Amino acid sequence: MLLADIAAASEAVAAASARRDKIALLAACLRQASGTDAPVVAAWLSGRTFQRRTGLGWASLRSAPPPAVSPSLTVQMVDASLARASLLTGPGSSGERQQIVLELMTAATAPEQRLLTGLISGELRQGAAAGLIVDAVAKAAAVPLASVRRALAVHGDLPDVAAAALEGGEAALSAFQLSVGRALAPMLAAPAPELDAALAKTGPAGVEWKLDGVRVQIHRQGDEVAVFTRTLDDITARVPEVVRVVRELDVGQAILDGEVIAATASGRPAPFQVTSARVARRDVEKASAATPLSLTLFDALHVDGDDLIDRPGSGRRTRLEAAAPSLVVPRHVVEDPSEAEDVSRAQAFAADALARGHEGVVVKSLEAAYTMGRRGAGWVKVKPRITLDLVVLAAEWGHGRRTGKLSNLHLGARDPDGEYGPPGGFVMLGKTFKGLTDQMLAWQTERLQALAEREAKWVVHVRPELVVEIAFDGVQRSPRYPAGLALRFARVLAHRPDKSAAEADTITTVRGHHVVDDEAAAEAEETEQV
DNA sequence: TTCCGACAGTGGGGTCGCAAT
DNA sequence: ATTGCGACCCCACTATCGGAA
Repeated sequence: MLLADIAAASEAVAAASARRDKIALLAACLRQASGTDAPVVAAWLSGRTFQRRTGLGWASLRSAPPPAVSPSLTVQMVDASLARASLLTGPGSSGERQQIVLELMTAATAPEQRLLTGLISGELRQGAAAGLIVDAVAKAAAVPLASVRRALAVHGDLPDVAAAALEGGEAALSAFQLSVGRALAPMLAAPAPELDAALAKTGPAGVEWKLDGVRVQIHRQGDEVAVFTRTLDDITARVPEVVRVVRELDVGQAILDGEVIAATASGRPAPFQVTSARVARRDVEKASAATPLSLTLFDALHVDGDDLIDRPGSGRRTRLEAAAPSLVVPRHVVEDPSEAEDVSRAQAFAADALARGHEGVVVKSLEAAYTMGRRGAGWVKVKPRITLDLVVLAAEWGHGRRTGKLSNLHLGARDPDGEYGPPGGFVMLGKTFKGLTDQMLAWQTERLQALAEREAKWVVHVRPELVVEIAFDGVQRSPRYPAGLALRFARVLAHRPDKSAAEADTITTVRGHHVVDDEAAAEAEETEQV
C-alpha cells in the first residue's frame, strides 16, 4: 500500500464534517490495508506513528524540502524509516534523525508531506482520532462495535486490535482477554462543580479523597509486579517502593488501581510538582531515598482469578479492602443522595479532605462497573475553584479553527509596589485559551486589536486595560514567570469590560493562594538563617 | 423535538534526560 | 555548563454529531 493512499484518505476525512462520513472513509482505507500494513495504517489514521516514541517532533520539520511530483513511498518504507529513527541514540543521533526526515519529506508529495508532518508532530488534526478509528475498524471488519471496544479496553493497543479484527474478525477479537501483566485503559472521572451535582449523577456513592499525584495501575502475578501510568507507560523501574509494598500484600494475582504521591515529613501530601519530578527521575536509588513515594489504592480489577471489571463499585471495594487493607483510600458512603443529612455529612468529609491538603474528592457510584477508558457518570470528580480578576497583557494568534482569532491570553496581576517592574505595573502569571466561546473569541479579537501596542509574529502586546475573570485550581511554583508563581489550569470565566485594570487583583492576593510545601518552606528558612 | 454522551480540538504548566552548543 | 527538544505527568473547556429520551 502507498503512503499516498493514506494521505488521500486523511485529506478526505478532514474535509468531511459528519462523523459517519469520516468513519466510512476511514473504514474504506482500512479495508485496503492488508497483513503487515494493517496495524501501521490503523495507527496512522488515528494520528499517531506506529512507534510509541520516535525522537522526532516539531523541530525536525522546520526546513521542509519542496514536495515530490509523484508518489513513491510505501507504507512499509515509511514505517521502516520511523522505526530506524526511533532506535537511534547517542552522539550524532539527532543529525541522523534529521536526515531520515529530510529523505522522507523529499520523496513525499504535498498531501504526503501534510500527513507526515501531522504524524511526526503529533497534531494531524483531521477530525478523527482513536475514538473514530474504533468505529471504522468495526465497520471495515464487519464486527460489532462493542467487540472492538471491549478488545481495546482489555488490550490497550489500537494497532494490535485493528489488525486482529481485520484479519480474523470477531473470533480474533474474542481472544483478547483481561490478563494480569497486560495494561488496560483506566477508568476516568467526569468533572462536576459541586458535590451535590456529582451525587445527582452517580446516585448512591462512595466519596473518596482525590489525591494529587500520578495515577498507577499495578499488576501482580506471584512475585512479579508491573506498574503502568494512565497512558499505559511502564514505570515499574522508577517506583521501587510501590513494587515492594504490593509484593507484601497477601494476594497471588491482582490488578489494582491507585495513585502514587510523594511523602513529606509532616505527612501532608507533597505538591504535584514534587511527585511528578520524583516519578520522572531515572536515578532511582537517590531519588527514592530523597523523596519516597507512598501508594494509595482505590480499585481492584482482578483478584486471584476473579475478573472484577463488570462487578459494581461496592463489590470491587470489598475485594480491594480484603486484598490491601492498609493501602485503601479513605471514603465516606452516601447511601441516599436525596437525604439532606447524608449529603451534609459527605460535604464535611470533602471539606476535611481539602483541609488535609488533598485536591478534592471523587464521587463513585456504588453500582457502576469499571468502564475502561471512559469518562462516564460512574465516577465524578469535584475540586474547589479559585477566581481572580486579572489583566490581559498580550494575546497570541490561534491555530486550526481559531486561525485569525486572538486566542491565548497572557495574564497579569497588578504589581502596585513595583516589585517586578515599574510601580503600578503588572506581573505575568501564565496564559490561557480555555473557557472561550466563539462569541467571546470574536469579541476579544476585536477589543484586543484596538488595544494593540506592538505585534510580534504570534503575539500581540496590548495596553493593559482589559480585565478578565479567571478561574484556576491553585498557584504553583514557577521557574518561568517573574514572580516565581504560575496559575494551574487557568480558564476564562468572563470578560469584564465593566472593570478597570486598577480594580484587578494584586500579586499579593495571588501569593495568598500559594500553598507552600514542606521542602520549599525548609529551604526558605535555611536561606533566611544564612 | 430536545437532551446528553462521546469526540476532537485547542492549547496550559512543570519536569526529566539526552544531545547539541 | 547551558540550551533546546521530546516525552510524559497533570489538565479545562467548547463545538459538534448523532443516538437516546
